[in-house]
Amino acid sequence: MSQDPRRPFDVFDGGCPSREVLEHVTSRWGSLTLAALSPEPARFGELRRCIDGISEKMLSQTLKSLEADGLVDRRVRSTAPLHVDYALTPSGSKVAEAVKALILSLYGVMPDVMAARQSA
Amino acid sequence: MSQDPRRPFDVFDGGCPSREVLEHVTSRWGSLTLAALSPEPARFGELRRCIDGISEKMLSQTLKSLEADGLVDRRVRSTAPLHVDYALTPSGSKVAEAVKALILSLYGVMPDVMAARQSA
DNA sequence: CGGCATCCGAATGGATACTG
DNA sequence: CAGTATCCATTCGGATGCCG
Repeated sequence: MSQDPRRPFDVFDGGCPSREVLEHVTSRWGSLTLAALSPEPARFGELRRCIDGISEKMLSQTLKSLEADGLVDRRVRSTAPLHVDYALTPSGSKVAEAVKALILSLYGVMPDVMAARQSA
Repeated sequence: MSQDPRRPFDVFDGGCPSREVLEHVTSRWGSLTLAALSPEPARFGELRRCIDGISEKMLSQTLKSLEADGLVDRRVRSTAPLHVDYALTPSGSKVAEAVKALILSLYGVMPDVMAARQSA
C-alpha cells in the first residue's frame, strides 16, 4: 500500500503531476479513447462511432487533454473535405498498451463480477 | 481499433456490462483504491490517509461499488472499537495488478508528458 | 473507529444548433 | 468532415452533524 517516498512520482500524492495524468487517462472516456487509437490512428468520426455513447463534445475534450499530455498526436491534412487523424505518440502507445491489458483483465474476471452482482 | 463481434464482452459497446465495470475501476478514486489495497488489505482510515484528497464519502462510495462488483471484500471484526478491513478478492487482485501496471507505465512516460506540457 | 444522512455549490457531460 | 458554442440536467464531491 505504501510508496517509496524517494520515487520521483507518486499518484497517491494529490499534488503529484502523475495524479493529473492518471485522471486524464482514467477519465470516463480517456481509457476508451486510448484503446480505440491502438493499434492504428483514427479519424474523429471513426472514433465517435467506435466509442459507443461518447458525445462530440466529450470526444473533443478528451482528445485535447490527451494531446496536451503528449499522449496523442493530431494530424491535419488540409484537403476538402477536411481530413484530421489522431495517432498515439510513443508515450501514448505505452500507456495504451497498459490500458488494453487492464481491459483484457476485466474481460477475464467479468464472469465472476456478474456472479457477484447477482448475489448482491 | 475494432473488436471481434464474437467476443463475449466489449467495452466499446455502451450496453455491455464490462463498460460499467471499467467505469467503476477507472472512476476518479477507483483505480487508486484498488492500487492502495494491493498487495495487502487495509482499514478504512488507512486508505483515507493513503489516498491523498479522497473524502470519507467518496471512499465509502468507491468501496461499495467495488464490493458490489466482487472486486473488494469487506471484513468486519466486531471488536470495540470497531475494526473493518478491506481486501482484494481474487478477481480484484487480477484487476489491481493491471491497474498498478498502468500506473507504472505512467511513471515511465511522465518525463515526456511534462516536456509536452511545457511546450503546450 | 467506521461509517451514514443531509445539504449545497461546483463540475461533468449530453443535446442541439451552428461554423469553416 | 471536424469541430465550436450554448444551454441545461445530472452527478460529483466536500462540509457538517450524528450514530453504533
